[in-house]
Amino acid sequence: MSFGTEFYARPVLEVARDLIGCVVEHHGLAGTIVETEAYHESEPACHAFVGVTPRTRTLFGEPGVAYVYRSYGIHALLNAVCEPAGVGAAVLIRALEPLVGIEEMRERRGRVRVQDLCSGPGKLTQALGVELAENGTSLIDGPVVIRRGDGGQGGPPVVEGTRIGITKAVDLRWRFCAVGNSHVSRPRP
DNA sequence: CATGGGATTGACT
DNA sequence: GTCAATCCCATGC
Repeated sequence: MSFGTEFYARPVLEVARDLIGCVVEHHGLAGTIVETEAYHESEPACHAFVGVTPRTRTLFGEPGVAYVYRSYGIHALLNAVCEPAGVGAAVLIRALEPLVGIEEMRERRGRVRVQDLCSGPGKLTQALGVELAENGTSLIDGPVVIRRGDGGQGGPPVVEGTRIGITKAVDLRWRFCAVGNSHVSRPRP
């Protein structure tokens, strides 16, 4: 069962931490979230910092929606829109531990180790086949769905660190990783 | 309308 | 360690 909008309509840091251990599904493929980052309109690394534009419209919209955008002209990056509508905030899904459909992921990603299939935000969208056209779609009804993990209450132990690949607000420790998981992207915290 | 900069990755030195 | 690929879109004239 997927989460309701109330799960996403909370402070983005809480959602980012709680998403570790949850499962992303897309077209029958699935993986467990092992790494996330939080972004909020109050800090300049967030796309929403500049206010509402055609690009950031999704970020300011309903929580529980996918924000998918193109990075460096090449990769699609998957985010979960958070906080109440009107607040620009989202959780970037940075890495998954593959669960279902590993062979199909390998067909898209090439002959790499399982640890490298989804160990980065651009890698996991390629492995799952998530595209730009899915920007603005529901994470509750699909095609991309996030649901509770099978690991029981509370999820796995989480370690926090600084966000990766940004040039502004670099000191905020808004990156969350599953402790000791080999599917987390480099550098490991 | 022209320009410049990325929430990255993989190949190469 | 360095570096190019590649394109959307925010910004400024």
